[in-house]
Amino acid sequence: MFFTTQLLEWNHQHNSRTMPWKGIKDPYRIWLSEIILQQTRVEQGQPYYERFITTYPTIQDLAAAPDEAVFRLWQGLGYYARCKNMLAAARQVVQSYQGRFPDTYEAIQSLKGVGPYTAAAIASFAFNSHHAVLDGNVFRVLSRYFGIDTPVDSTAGKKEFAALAQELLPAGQSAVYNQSIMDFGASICKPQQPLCPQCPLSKKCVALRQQIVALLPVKSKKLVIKKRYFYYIVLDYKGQVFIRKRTGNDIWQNLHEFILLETPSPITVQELQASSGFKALLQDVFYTVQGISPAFKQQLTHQTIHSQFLLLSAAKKPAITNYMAVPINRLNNYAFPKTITDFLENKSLGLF
DNA sequence: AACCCGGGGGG
DNA sequence: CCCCCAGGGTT
Repeated sequence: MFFTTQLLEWNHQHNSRTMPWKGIKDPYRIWLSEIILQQTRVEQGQPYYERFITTYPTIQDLAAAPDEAVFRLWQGLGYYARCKNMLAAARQVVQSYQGRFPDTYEAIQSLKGVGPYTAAAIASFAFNSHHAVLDGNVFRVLSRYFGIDTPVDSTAGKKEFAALAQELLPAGQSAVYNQSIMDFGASICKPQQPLCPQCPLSKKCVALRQQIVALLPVKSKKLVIKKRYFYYIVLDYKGQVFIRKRTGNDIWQNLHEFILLETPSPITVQELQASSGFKALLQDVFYTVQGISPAFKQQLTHQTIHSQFLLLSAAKKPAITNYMAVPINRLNNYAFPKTITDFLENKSLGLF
């Protein structure tokens, strides 16, 4: 088939994308790289990958690690459910598979945090198993080359593209082919300004012939961005501050935070102190205001979060439930969201 | 099927 | 400001 042969030929001639996990056969390293790279750019994920491999050279090392140490190593990478699931999967492999990474697509996908894409990637890269990968690159390349306008974020689209991708997969070459199509999508058939003039597939590309390259792939869902206002109370008592671990499935699950009050709209510090939530939390606390931080703004994919930190010093030991008192110089043992990390590292505020 | 989850980079 | 990124889990 023209598409497949041209793609493999392009890979043979031009591909020079080098990554530490490329071409290796160790399923642990492949799995780790794939988890880190979910919805994450290669340049952003690579340093994390290297730190994880250095810190946890084997899956046994990772499975035996304390949760908090792993979350701390993951800090800043985002999508923290990945970290939780990664730990669960490592322990799954050690306990249910005697530490030997499963070698079939079905068993691999049964691991926590491993879906269709990641299972196909591991199965093909590590075991040359006949499963086509379907990621953002593949959606883009196939939708353009074959001129398919089915929305890629629909169930019908996923089925259609998955079947096509599998059909194109050459026998016995799944590892190199899967690697090729993703590299090709990342370097030639890019989301913006694709390099059509030098594309080895341009001769038969439907989207190029119809001049709809920039319109593909089609996505149907529209993004709604919420605004949220966080007020963090940094309550200090004799060099210790109160933090807790976020639970549930909301943003920043399993990361830590200071005492938090959230409001639907921005308010002043005076209004905050007068609010019922503030009084309920700090009603029995005798404190003095030590400082007020500037407003921090963080733009996330689906929400904009404005945060402000209010530094309080307690005169007597506060009775705050659900939070733990941690010495300030021990805060670096805990994983925090980017906003709090930025706050803690901003020495110019003179807060600590 | 709809919705949720971070952070960074580029135009 | 927008979009995209080697997606997956929950409801």
